[in-house]
Amino acid sequence: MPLRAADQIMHKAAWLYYSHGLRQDEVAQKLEISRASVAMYLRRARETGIVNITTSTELFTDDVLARELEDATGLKAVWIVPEDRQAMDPAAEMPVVAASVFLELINKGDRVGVAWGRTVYHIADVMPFADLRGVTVVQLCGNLGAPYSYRPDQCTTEIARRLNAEGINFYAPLVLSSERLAEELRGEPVIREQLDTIADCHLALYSVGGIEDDSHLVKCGALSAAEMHRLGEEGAAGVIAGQLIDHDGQWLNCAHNRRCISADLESMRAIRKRMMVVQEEAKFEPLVAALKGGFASHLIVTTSMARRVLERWGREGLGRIPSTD
Amino acid sequence: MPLRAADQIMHKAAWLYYSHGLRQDEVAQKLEISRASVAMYLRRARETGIVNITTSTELFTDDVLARELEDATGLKAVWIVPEDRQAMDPAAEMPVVAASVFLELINKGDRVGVAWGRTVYHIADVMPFADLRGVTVVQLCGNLGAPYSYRPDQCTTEIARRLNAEGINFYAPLVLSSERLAEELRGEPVIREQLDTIADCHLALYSVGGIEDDSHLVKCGALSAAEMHRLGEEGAAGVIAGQLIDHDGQWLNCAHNRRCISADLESMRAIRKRMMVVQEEAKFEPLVAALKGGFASHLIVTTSMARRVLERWGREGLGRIPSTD
DNA sequence: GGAAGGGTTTGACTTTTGTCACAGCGCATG
DNA sequence: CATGCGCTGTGACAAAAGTCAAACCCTTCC
Repeated sequence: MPLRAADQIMHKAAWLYYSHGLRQDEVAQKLEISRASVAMYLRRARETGIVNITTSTELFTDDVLARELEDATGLKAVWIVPEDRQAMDPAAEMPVVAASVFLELINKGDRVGVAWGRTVYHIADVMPFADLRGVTVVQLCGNLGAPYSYRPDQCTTEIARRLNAEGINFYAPLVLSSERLAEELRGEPVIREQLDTIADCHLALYSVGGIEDDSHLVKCGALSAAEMHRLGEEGAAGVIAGQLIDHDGQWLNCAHNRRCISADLESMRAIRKRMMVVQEEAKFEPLVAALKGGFASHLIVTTSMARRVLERWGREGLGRIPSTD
Repeated sequence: MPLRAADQIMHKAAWLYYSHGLRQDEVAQKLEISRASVAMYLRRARETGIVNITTSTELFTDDVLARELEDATGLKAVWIVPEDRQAMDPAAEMPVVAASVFLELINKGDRVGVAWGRTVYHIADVMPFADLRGVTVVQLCGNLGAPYSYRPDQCTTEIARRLNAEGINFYAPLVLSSERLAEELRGEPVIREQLDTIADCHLALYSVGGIEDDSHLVKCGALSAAEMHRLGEEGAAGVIAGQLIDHDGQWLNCAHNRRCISADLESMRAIRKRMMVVQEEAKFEPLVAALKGGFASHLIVTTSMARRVLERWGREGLGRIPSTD
């Protein structure tokens, strides 16, 4: 579809300003509009992704700790978000770093999977605008109404919107009340199809969930605190795309998992770039489980978390994690 | 290699300013330096490619003429540089468009070939700075000392420098005085090797040369005006990477070509994205020859040139050009 | 040891940009 | 055909960014 007249002017203004380096008043003169309008168009061009400003994330990979962690675990790349007071607050910094890394890892025409959770939503929230037509953003797990606004489909949609990419949502609930129904629904062509395309993703963005009483699954009502507690005793260590994994990162054969409609964990592992972002210190054990399970190839963590993982790897003599490459 | 202290500060400043949207004085305060220093670091960050600002080239593809030309010729994409007085001077605009398109077409890890000529040099001259480590820029043709400063190796080097990419130069002259010597030199392992990698390029950037008396090859002294004139009578229609092609875009079996050390034309055609940029109106016939020869998959031309090509294609009932895809 | 030379850093000043309240204009709607 | 609504455009002012000469390091070299 051809450009609308106003979009045409916006493109021209952006082009003259950013590519030719004219001043706003020169642009205004050339386009015969006021300088204020030029400023307005330029803002809009930035917010539409017509103009793209990206910053290298090298600052966060440039760290001996990152190198050590990569060497010890076999992760492809590690970004370390520092916690000293010279830096930004890590809670605010982590999503920004993650969003930048995400953009760095996307290639033209890629299919990317986006999972769910507070972390992912925060990343969506600071995702820069870009013009990535040709990219497809797919939702990795079923939907779950949340009391606050972090529904899986919202994460996908928001990211797709900002990237100007196509968003493909998953129109099924995350958990059903019976295994039979879940099984049947999984077999439905429209759902089946989407589940099947997940392994074709070039990049996945997710976090790992904890299994405490205040974990996301509990808060959203998918599981009661008591159930979660019991699952912990049965060996659950963390949550990946709504499903419980054990301490070795394997799918846990439990009622909840069997009733769950979400990316099958084998498909997730098959994705070449698995970008895992972990914010809270409390997610240490879940993270270790996820790493053992091979759910990450690219990792973004705080300094202290990186230290703890490195220490654990050394202490337990854990080797390099399985890689799909 | 870890970052130098000053680079670290530059990265931090760029990060806070561009990724977090702090003001320069806030950045200055955070980093405990003066605002003037922040401004200085930011400029440097832009000039180093740590910060990347790109503008969509959609403005130039959004044109019915571009669509028609793509459909008629089978070119993958066409960018049209307008000539109305509302726009910039096409002579200044074309290289800027070309540079942007070039950046748009490069992917991480690509090997890109760069040919030679005034046009290419102008493109290098306005190429934005970027941080494309992992990209390799290779020179597509042998060297030729020019009275002015457009030597093939300089084009390659300058582009590589701006992109922070690796530049691979070609240490051989473009034309030798005897066929025997050219043949022997082509057989030298170091040259052979470079010639062999050309077909592995993912992207090539070039223009097509004319065969008039004031053509580049003549001006640089590779051929005399008289020789060029004679070659024209023998069927030469244009110049690709220093070599003459006939009206169908085929390699011309002439003494000059046999004495030439440059990318073999089959290799050039094997490159998936062949980006051709043509500025001068006088290059119409050479362009048609180059198109027939399949030397372009992506084309950047002025409005009037696009019209002429389209008209010719229609008049002669020429089909879609051969494509390597 | 001291001078020269490279790069940083800064304060003070100028230029450029962002913003906002309000004016205009087209278009659908009652 | 008036009314109102959403969008685009503007002038004037405030805020932010760019610039430059001069000061200030270090390091090197005589």
